[in-house]
Amino acid sequence: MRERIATKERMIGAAMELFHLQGIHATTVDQVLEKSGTGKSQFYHYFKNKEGLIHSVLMTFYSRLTPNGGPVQTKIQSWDDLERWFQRVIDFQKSIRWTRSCPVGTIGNDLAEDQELLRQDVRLIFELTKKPLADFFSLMKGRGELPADANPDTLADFCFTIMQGGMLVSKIKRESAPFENSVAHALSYLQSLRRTGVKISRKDAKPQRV
Amino acid sequence: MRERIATKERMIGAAMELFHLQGIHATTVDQVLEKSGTGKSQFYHYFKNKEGLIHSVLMTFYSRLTPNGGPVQTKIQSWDDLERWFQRVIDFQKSIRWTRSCPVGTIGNDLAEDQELLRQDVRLIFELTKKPLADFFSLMKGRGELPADANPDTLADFCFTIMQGGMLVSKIKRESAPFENSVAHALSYLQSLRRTGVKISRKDAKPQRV
Amino acid sequence: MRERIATKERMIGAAMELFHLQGIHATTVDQVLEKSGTGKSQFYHYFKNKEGLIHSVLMTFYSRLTPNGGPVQTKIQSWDDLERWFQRVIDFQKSIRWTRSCPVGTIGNDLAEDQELLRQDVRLIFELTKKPLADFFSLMKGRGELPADANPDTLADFCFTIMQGGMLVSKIKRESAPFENSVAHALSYLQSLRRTGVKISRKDAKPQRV
Amino acid sequence: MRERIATKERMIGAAMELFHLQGIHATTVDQVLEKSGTGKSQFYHYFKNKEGLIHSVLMTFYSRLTPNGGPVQTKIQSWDDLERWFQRVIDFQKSIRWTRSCPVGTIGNDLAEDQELLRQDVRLIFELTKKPLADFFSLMKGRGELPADANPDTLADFCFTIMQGGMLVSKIKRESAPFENSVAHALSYLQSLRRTGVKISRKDAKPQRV
DNA sequence: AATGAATGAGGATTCATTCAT
DNA sequence: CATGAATGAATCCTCATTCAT
Repeated sequence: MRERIATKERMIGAAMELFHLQGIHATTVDQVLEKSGTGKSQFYHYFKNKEGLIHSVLMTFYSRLTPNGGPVQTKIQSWDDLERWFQRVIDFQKSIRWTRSCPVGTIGNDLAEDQELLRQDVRLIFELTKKPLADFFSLMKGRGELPADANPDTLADFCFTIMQGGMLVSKIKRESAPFENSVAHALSYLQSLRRTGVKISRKDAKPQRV
Repeated sequence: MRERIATKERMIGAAMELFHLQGIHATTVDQVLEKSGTGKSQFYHYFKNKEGLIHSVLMTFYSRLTPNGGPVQTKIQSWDDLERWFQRVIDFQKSIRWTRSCPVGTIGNDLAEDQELLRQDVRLIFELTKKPLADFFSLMKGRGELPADANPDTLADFCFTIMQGGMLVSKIKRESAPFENSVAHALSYLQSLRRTGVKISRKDAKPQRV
Repeated sequence: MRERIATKERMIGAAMELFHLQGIHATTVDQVLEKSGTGKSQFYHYFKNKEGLIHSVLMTFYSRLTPNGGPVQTKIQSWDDLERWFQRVIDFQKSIRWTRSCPVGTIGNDLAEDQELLRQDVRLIFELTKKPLADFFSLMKGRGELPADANPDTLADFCFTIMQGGMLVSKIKRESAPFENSVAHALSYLQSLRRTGVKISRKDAKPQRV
Repeated sequence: MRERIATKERMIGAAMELFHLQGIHATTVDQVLEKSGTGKSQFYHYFKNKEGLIHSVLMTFYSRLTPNGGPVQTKIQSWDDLERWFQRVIDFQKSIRWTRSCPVGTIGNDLAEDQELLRQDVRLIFELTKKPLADFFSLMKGRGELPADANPDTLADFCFTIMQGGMLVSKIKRESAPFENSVAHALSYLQSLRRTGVKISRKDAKPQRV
């Protein structure tokens, strides 16, 4: 029984890496099977089809981000934590020579128009990833370290966007600089909100939900 | 003669749209032919292979960004221009209901490890896209509207990253908010550099080339 | 299980015939599949690609020539055996109305400059085919039926060359005569080398038009 | 006018080389056009189709062998000439590192069952090639240097077969030895038939490994 | 559950040949 | 005669998925 589970996990793990590296279109079922050392039809025993595998991969990411989910979950509790949140990604990308972007964003970007269920999965993960950021900004706001009119959610969007864009650009450019420069400015901005107490009038910043 | 050229252009145009919408992997040569209304083997008359088509598509983007290249070229000469630069993209994405991300970034993201030539194409286009931004920040610095230690290049990286990340995230989420929020903060930051004259010490911001 | 193996063997058998008849270039994968009654992609389940099939075909020839390999293996132990070695080929070609040449030589002749692995396969088979000839001449030399300075290997080359040339020419001419005439002279020569002093009168060798 | 002819000749010349090197199947019309520097439809102006080109190529070989036809025609008038006839081919193959076999035999070997007209062309050329050999043996027989019952035609077949077989085998093996060994034995045999009583000692014939 | 053979649609590419100018 | 764009059938190969054991 334990081995069976391991089989499925092995396939998911292999797919995770391959999707991350190549995207879902360029990754074939056979590649996943070969990498995981499983036989051809084991696949269709555990997954309805390739989409099912993608779903499982996304669910694995999801569960890791969930409280008690796994080692990746994050809690940002200080400005240093925030910086580390960015730095960790930069360091990871550097370690793999900028060959990959965000594993989840990569999948999301590859989805076709009609794969709404999988897109929903990705959205969920994005939200979960954003949450520690929003929580942090809320916390800071509560503590008075951010102005009363600061919007934690839009600040989280800002950070998350920098992150996704930074990973994408550095993957394509195969260098850290654009990512690091962007993060530096982002942190500089966030710090400026903290230190200087610069008010963002709604007129200037108008970050808002549509 | 003119029609012949049109055939190739028609294929490139069709591919441009399809690549933008579906990515290069999900787009088949047949789809390009059908959309462009060309016969099967005309394709290989004009392009060496699918990669050749991608290259031609990228070169078309490139030439449009080049001075005298076409309608897309941009010159950012005021803070309002900068805001419009962002806004134009937001509006475009809104008009297509966030079904696509950056056409060039989409291609770049899909490239395999060994497609270094195409990646080089994408890099070139990225640089050309960044240039008006860097030029603008240089101009502002020259005018004293930005601090003397402001780095136009890293500021351009910052804007470009927001742009790429914003387009990616809004495509996946199928909504504008994250993109608009991020842009709002980015503009707020840039304005803050201008209005308040807040110095970014090298230590805090440390944007730098690797 | 047995049927599965049969599938691969069926494909190899079909390819063997088609290659022999048409050469490797004129034989398409589809023809092989149709003749063997196999589905389209079974082919790539069993063979890496068309070259893989050619390799398998050659290896099948190889194994048949190998001791315990199959029915084709030959042992030449007398001058009569030698004559039969030639005659068997002549009879075979006659039976198929000179529509084919040597199955292995045909493949070898079609190989492109860069197909060195396959050429190596063919060389191996050529060596294996030559071996019984060289062994025979060695044996005769040992028995004193050939002069002490006779070179068994070059004599084997001589026979093998006649064989290949004869098959080629008779295939092109669609008649036996040139082949038979050449073999008659070859045998005449070899007999003349015999030390028993048994002369082969011109009457015995009788090379003649059919 | 002169240029027009040159155009056709250029195509034939290019095809000749390519057919020799790759065979007719592996040679595409486009390759011929590229090598000859001619435009696409010039081809169909001068030749009915690819078969027409092959025919023209063969006719070119033919005319070269014809009296007054060109530089290749041969006249064998002495035993030394005969040896040179063989040696010239060996030297040629050596010069091209055994990458090709007989240009005409290569074409003939590639012909499909239904290309009887082309096969007839090849047969014609074979006959024309054999003729100097048969003529020579006739001459020798007339001079009394060959026995009265010697058959010049079958002796020519013997030489021609050795030639074709030798070229084929040396092309596949990428070495001269088998060809040279075979020719040495053939010459040894022919000399042994001489009535001058001049025996060729094994030393003279020296079939040997390279 | 496990194995891997079988299916068949589809995808990239080639190539002889025709057609319009 | 010359140019090269257009055609479409064929060819090699891939891949998600199903089936038999």
